[in-house]
Amino acid sequence: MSQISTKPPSGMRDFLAPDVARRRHVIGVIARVYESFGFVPLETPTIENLSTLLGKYGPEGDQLLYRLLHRRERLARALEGKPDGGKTTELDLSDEGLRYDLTVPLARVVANYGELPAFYKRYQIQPVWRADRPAKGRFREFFQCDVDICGTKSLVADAEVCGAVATVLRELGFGNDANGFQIHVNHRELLRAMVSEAGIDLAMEGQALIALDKLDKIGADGVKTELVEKGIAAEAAAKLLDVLAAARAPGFLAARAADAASSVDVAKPGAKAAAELIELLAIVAGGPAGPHLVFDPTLARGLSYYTGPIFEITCAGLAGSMGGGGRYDGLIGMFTKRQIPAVGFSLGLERVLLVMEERGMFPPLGLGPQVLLCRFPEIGAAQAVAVATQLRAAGLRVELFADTPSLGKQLQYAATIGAPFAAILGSNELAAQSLTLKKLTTGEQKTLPIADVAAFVRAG
RNA sequence: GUGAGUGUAGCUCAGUUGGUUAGAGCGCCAGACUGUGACUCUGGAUGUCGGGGGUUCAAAUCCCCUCACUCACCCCA
Repeated sequence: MSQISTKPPSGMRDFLAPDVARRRHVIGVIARVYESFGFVPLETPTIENLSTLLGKYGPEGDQLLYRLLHRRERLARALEGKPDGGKTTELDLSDEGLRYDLTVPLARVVANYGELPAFYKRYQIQPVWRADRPAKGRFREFFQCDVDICGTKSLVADAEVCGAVATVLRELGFGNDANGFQIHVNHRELLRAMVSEAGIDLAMEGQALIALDKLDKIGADGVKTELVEKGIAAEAAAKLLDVLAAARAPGFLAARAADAASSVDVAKPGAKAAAELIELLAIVAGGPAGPHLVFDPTLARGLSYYTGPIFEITCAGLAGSMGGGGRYDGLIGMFTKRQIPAVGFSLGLERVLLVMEERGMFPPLGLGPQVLLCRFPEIGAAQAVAVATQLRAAGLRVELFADTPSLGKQLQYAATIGAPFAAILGSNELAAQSLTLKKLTTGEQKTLPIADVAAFVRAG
């Protein structure tokens, strides 16, 4: 098309009024629930330095970062090439990028403000950007709704972030048991132990975990094939699947944890992790996340900064996850000498909205004017403005029709925009300081004093 | 990144083996009805048929390229 495209860029969206109403509704619940858990809000810039962002997410993550090109002289200099004749690289052209998630900016903030509380609990609801290919429920600009607790290794913190997101989903109507949604939980160290037990090189850990994650989708044979394709010996692949099968058996965590208790040496790697998961499950049992938490030894997460328990929310009918999180005790330490442990959970706003949309979970959301004020040509604009002002002062949402075409057109417009009432202002009404209120859905109408209009409209 | 599909009016979509001036429904505009919308009736406006190139007497239709979007995979929230 030679005309300028009027669509937003790929993977990005405009939000018209009904979209905004639904998004605000969900964000409102999330913020309220997060605050009820004692989290305080944080907002950070859209743009971060690349030095902050790079190397935190793993190689795939770095690839998906949006980078901002240098401007003007600096760009020109970079394009000219280096004095020593070396090749110009990405890093010469840019040193800033759009934030990729909210966790890394949080880590930067915690490192930057020493005066924050020792146990800093913040929530953050802001857009993030990833240069991904869009798909159903996946966008290049999307909102994350994060809660994180910094400054403690206590599993109570892990349990609290799970409790917060579980409460959000329960309040939104996703259900109060595991049929509504599940929080899968696993442990990075446990995964690592299983991989190493199978005799797989730790360098291949990431690849192995990605394959493992698909066990439910492609089956044991499928995973094995994929592992071998990735260069892992067939024996090791088979061993890994055996280890995993054992991990799915009831009592696995308890057996593992017992090793930790009975042995001075680390007889079985992962024993401590198993003990932690048992403890976490026990703590969570007392809270809102209790019915939803399930141990899932196949759960792996792509982000490289996780160190302990990891989480992911799934629900029936959704391909990806509604949210995820985990413990990252080393991330903040990448920004400061202080090692500050932390754990967090992130809800994907669009994923939540997608499921709510498909299931028709939205309550009626008030939107647009309650009253369209119509007037006849003989009524001056200033008089109409005065009446509209009175109605607004009484608390109504009022739109004043700007022109004075036939009353029929004005009423038609009121119906088109979905206003429940039209208020008609003519010379009779003006003389009596009254308005004729017409209910658009039924056609009933009644003339009443301006002072009584607000109560009449509210009564429906 | 891989595979498949779809691009025709504001929206949802027809459009035959290539063949006059590209259609329908909804919506929009005007009127019947200038202090009353919805129902009805009458009339009206729409468009670079995604873009570019090619084949042909003739292309929305066939071929090539390109762009955009959708779905699945990959990965993720």
